[in-house]
Amino acid sequence: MIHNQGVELTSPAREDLQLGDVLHALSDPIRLQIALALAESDSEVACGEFPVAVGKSTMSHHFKVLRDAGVLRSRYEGTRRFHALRRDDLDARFPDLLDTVLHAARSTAVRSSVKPGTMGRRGGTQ
Amino acid sequence: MIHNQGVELTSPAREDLQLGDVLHALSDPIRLQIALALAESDSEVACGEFPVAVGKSTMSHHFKVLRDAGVLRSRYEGTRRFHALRRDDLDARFPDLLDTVLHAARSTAVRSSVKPGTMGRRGGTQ
DNA sequence: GGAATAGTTCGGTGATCATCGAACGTTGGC
DNA sequence: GCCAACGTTCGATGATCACCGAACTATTCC
Repeated sequence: MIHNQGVELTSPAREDLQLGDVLHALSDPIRLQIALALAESDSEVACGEFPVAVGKSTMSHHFKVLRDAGVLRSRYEGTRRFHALRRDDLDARFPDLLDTVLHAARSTAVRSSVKPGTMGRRGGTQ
Repeated sequence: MIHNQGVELTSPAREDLQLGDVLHALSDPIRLQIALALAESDSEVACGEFPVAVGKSTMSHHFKVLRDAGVLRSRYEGTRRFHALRRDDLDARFPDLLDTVLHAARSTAVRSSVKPGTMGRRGGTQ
């Protein structure tokens, strides 16, 4: 009966955000789409609300990578987990970076045809 | 006695540049420094002119990654190889991305203490 | 209390990555 | 022609990565 309610998962402090980590986190098509969705919704989104063709554990992994890089912040609410972009911190440390990347992602078709089971890394089918 | 003189190495066409590939290419500290040095010099730079603590073959690999991602263009000149940022193409396809990333790289200390022999991936020692 | 729900953690797999040293290919100078 | 200089390619190594399914944890609902 431990209460995690409202607990914020640990993320690097604003001044510890590493450019390389952020770029790496956003270089994966699935994670880029997550960041995109988070930016679109302009509010918190739960894990399961991403219609992505990968397993739960893989999604959990991607959220962890994004959280560890400082791209997003996660929060428990009941049995669900809500995620939100760390806009403020990212903008403070890397001005315009997030907007620029998201804009580039929006304007260029992100062909990510990720086939489950047979890897879906950078490049993929095309 | 094949003449490579002036031959441009193949790189993806402007419209084929992939955001994920570019972000991945720039997420490595060494490659980020290369891009930075290229931007600083504002002209072409030869391979051997980067005071980086990795072997020749590793440098060759990093240049290949950057070239394959479309970040830079390489050219033979005698026994040397000159590299230049593909500013025009990058700016056309991903407006402001390069400048934003480079600015972020400049303003945040890039602790990359790459120890030769014992890998120097993202994160590294600190 | 018990079942259903939402995610995490764990163990494992195959692919990719950064790195090295050695061998190789081009080019320029002697 | 020969050799030094510059960089690529090759083969190998150990780390990291994306992915899965199964087991586990916490919470809500009945």
